[in-house]
This record gives sequence, structure tokens and C-alpha cells, in this order.
Amino acid sequence: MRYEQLADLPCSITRPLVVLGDRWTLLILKEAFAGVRRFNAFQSNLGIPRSRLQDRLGRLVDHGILVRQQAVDGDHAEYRLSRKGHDLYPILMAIKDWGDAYMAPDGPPVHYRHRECTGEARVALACDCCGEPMTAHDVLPEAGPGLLAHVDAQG
Amino acid sequence: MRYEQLADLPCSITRPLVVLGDRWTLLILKEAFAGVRRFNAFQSNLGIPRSRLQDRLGRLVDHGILVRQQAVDGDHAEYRLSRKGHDLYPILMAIKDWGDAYMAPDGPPVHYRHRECTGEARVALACDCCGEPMTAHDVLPEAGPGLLAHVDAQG
DNA sequence: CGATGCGGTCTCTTTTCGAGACCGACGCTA
DNA sequence: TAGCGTCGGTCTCGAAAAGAGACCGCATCG
Repeated sequence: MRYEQLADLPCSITRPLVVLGDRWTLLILKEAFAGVRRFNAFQSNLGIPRSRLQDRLGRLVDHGILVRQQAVDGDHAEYRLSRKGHDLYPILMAIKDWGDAYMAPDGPPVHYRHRECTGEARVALACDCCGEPMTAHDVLPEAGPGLLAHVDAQG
Repeated sequence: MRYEQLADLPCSITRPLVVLGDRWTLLILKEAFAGVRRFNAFQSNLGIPRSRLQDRLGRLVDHGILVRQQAVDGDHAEYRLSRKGHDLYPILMAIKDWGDAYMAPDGPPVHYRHRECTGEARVALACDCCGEPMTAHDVLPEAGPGLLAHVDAQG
């Protein structure tokens, strides 16, 4: 139960990871971005145990990342990405970039192409002020309002 | 043992996730990017069980993400990010962006600022050809060389 | 009627995790 | 030199999570 408490820490990396950081969750979301919406499709695509899938889907719904609804064209249930879930895409693309670079000896298994040209989707870290590309070395962490609020609340 | 076999799939999201996708690994890397290098520092910062930490550090070293070495100024061991590990930074920053957006009601706990100006580091998904920003809707997956090689090898 | 597909539940075994004691090596300092 | 603290690392054991696979009610379709 202590691991869950990491979500209380004032850190915007730790908090999402408590939700997303396990064996299956990001794989499920990857499938969701690939258009998968149905329980059995997730299950057979990933080979995840059904009870595990049920638990993970429920958790993602609880967090508002997926929305469960009845399909319009049928009776079955559907799990669709919410806006909040949709915004996770850069995380998966950043993983993809790294996977292409370091775990794809034969080249990218899949190109994620821009619909309107031949280019490929890539993630870049940049300064939102001057627009310069950045790496970890260019970053200087600084306390923000969320940290101050946390300190005030904790005393 | 079946879960590990997901790494054989020709997918540049799945393969990294088999390495990174667990409760602690990305948190350990987050600490590493924050400058943590020593066993006990990781342990006390995260509250991770020692045996777990030992296992995870070993795995990251095996994958060439961390490098273990003796500290120059002392006798103790150090775990430092390799180039390969360093390139994981955009993943953590993408998580950070999402965390700031959805799990930081009081504002960002930490600003990750550009050293040279007041701007903040942000991740953006863009086309590497035309430079246009992209979302999941703009992406069209297409088979790449790694998939063809995989199919050839599997028959 | 039976067969199939659907999301979901239950049980049982195996694996992993967590907590904390314990270890030898090293460096201090009295 | 004996005592103490710190370092990375190891071991044990009870608790939690994961894996497999059967099972369920419901609906559709032939």
C-alpha cells in the first residue's frame, strides 16, 4: 500500500507513473490508439489474462482515461479514449522513437506517418519560449506552484 | 514467461515497454536524471525495497541504459546514464507534460526550465518532414522494414 | 434447437513484491 | 586497535499480484 502513496508526492512524473507504470496499462493504451475498442480484441491482441484486463480497463475508466459505452451499431461494450487519454499519445510516441532507435535492428517495424505528407511523427523536447531543442543537460528544475501548495498543506 | 515474449513482437512501443513497463523502472530513471547515482540514494528517495532496487539496477545495466562504475572521488559504486539511457528523457518529459496537465491541480510542482531563458521544456509531436504539429488523428501507420524482416524470419 | 461471440467472473497455482534482518568491506575516530 | 557508521549487496518469509483456464448469462444467427 505504500507504493500507491507515491502519488501524493509533488512530482508530475511520479504521479502519472503510479497510474500508468505497470506491465499492461501502456500496452492497453497502445492498442486503444491503434483503434481497438473491444474487450476481446484487447485480450487476444495482447495475450493478457482476462481478469487482468478487466482490472486495468476498469482502472483506466476510473481515471477518466478510457470511457466505457455501448457501441452505437451493436450491443457490445466499447472502450474509447477520452480527451485525457488521447493526450497520452506523446508518451507512446516518445517510447516509439526510443524503440526505433535502440530496439529495432532491422529498422522501424511501423512508420507512423503524417497523413498529409511522407514525413514521420517524431517527438521533440523544446523550449516553449525560445523554441530551441533541448536535452536533459539544458534543463534546470525549479520549484513551481504545485510544490509550494504541497508544502503549505503538509506543513 | 509469456509476457517477456512480447519483446519479440515487431513493435517499437511494445519492446521498450517490456523493459521499462513496471512499477519502479521509470521512477529509478527519473531519479537518475535528477542526478542520483548511488544505490542508497535511489533507495531512500523512492522507498523501493533494496532487493527490488538491486534487481532493477542490474536489469538497466544489462540493457545498457545505466552504467555501473566506481566513483572517481571515492570507493563507492555509481550508476550513471549511458547515451542510450540519456535518450529516454523525452519519455519522462512527455509523462511530465501529461502529469502537469491532468494531475497537478495546484499547478506544476516543478518547472523544467531552459537554462538559457525563462521558458519551460515541453514535448511536441511533429512531422519530421513538414514540421507540422501532429496528434494521433494525423498519424497513419504503415509497415516498415523491421516488420518485413520479422515476417521473413518467422515465415 | 445448437453453435458462436460477447463482456465479465471465479478459482487455483505460480510468480513477484515488500519488509526487514543480515553481510563483508571500507573509512573514520577515539 | 576496537568501536562505529556507511557503503552496496544478499537472504528469508509472508503478502500481494499475475497467469491459466474454466465458467457464466446474454444475445445473435443458422
